[in-house]
Amino acid sequence: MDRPLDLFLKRLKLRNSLSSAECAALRAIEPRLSRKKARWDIVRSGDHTDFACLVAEGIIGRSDQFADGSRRTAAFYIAGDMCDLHSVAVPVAGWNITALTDCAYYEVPHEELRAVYQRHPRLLEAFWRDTIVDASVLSKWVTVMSGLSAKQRIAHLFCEFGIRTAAAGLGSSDAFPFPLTQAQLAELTGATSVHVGRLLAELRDEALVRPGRGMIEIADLPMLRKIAAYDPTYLLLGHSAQQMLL
Amino acid sequence: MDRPLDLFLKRLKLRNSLSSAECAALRAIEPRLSRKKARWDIVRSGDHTDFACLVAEGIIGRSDQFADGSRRTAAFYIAGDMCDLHSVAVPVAGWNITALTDCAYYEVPHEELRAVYQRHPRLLEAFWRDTIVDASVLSKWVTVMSGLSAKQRIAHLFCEFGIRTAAAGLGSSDAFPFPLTQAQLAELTGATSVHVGRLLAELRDEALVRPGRGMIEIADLPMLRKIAAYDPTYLLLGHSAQQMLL
DNA sequence: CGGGCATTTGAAGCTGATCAAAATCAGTGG
DNA sequence: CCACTGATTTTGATCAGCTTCAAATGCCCG
Repeated sequence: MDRPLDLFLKRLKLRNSLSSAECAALRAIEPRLSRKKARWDIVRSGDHTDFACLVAEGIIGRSDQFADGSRRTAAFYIAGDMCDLHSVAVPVAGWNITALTDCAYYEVPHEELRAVYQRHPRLLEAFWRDTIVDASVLSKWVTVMSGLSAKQRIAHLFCEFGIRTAAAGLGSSDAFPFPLTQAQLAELTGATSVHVGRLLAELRDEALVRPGRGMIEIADLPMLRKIAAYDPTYLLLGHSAQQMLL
Repeated sequence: MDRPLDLFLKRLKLRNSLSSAECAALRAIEPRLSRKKARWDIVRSGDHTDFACLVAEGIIGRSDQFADGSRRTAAFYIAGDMCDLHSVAVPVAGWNITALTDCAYYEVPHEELRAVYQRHPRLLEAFWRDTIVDASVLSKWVTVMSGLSAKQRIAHLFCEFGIRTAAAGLGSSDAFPFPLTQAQLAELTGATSVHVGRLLAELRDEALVRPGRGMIEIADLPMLRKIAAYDPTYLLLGHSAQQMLL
């Protein structure tokens, strides 16, 4: 039977081998489901929370607001991602958790997660490892932002989005739902929405990408990877998982 | 008496309260000290390591190399930082660990760290929390790279460098050793060395910063923070620590 | 003193930002 | 089913920030 934490469990299993007792402990958690409209701030920088957000549907972002009011999104999270797992260990947010699209998420109480890993220490290691993956992705994006052109950054995002969607079992790495607007894509890639629009048109004209109706189809994935200088090592997927998804 | 892991312990104590048994267990570790010249790659992307690097002297960076050979540095680490702590949980590196200056570091065996946290589970939480701080800093830098001008990025780096140096007890937030060349500053801030040179000159002419002889003095810290839109929340320092350092 | 880095300066050219407006689309209610 | 509304995408023109290439100057160390 389907349980709320199944998708998260699936994500953990990509990088951890878990015993059936450990799985059962996680699956036993029964968190509250919450829904929010696009643009809603689920957690604001400075907030003190007592639950972590497990994305169930839609896309959630980790965003930062500067003094001048402009928003930049540092990371995105799709179904199965616990976008907030670190809040268990550091309950004061240093950023905003924002619904990028209409979305549904579970509010998983810190208390329950702590109880689970106190009984099963290997789950604490698994949580740590999950944070490490998050950090690795962020690290990659620092260098992507600082070293690649806007076109390459967009291409890089598409490559990553595809693989992560595929890993979550929600699409394949060359055709996946993509419900973000150009303005949000701009926030994620550090460009203006106008410029993103132009570059998307270029990618379309070059027959690399076929966007449409909340979907992206990658027409020429090898070429797209090449122009993005894409190397998926940073996702820290096991060798076997990587084989399947590329 | 001074022990190799004392500086790291000091860092952990900024955000964790540790029992004397926990401290003693960490202090008992006797790692090998290693020295490297500037530009040396200590760990290369793809390497499988069995130790973590604790910086003792100098500056170590986490860097990424693109297909075209250009290097970008995603993060820097100073004395007391375990730049590699995550390698305990994920021993395959997804990036390079590079000596930015001549440096000394301890090679702390994963085995010993694991033994320590298996006996003292709260240390595992402390390690997790350390990774979370790392991720938080990386997250901030994604938005800094994507949203701020080159001048603001340099200012941001100086602000962070000062606070972190002060927190490690190696200087104050407005005057600290800064042994990086303009080319390395460029790699860290996502600009060319030429442009960094010009912007440094601007900052000097505006009497915001006084650089010299491997040192930085911040002449007008409030103003520098203002132009960088600097908000130190992301360093996840406790309220008390923050008071002392700002 | 001389050689290798690092910094400074100059000029030209691109990338991407900004501002403004038109065209397209999605959803709503009449 | 159409007309209306607000959001999103597309197009155009101008301009600033930054890169690139090149060369000159300054600095440290052997």
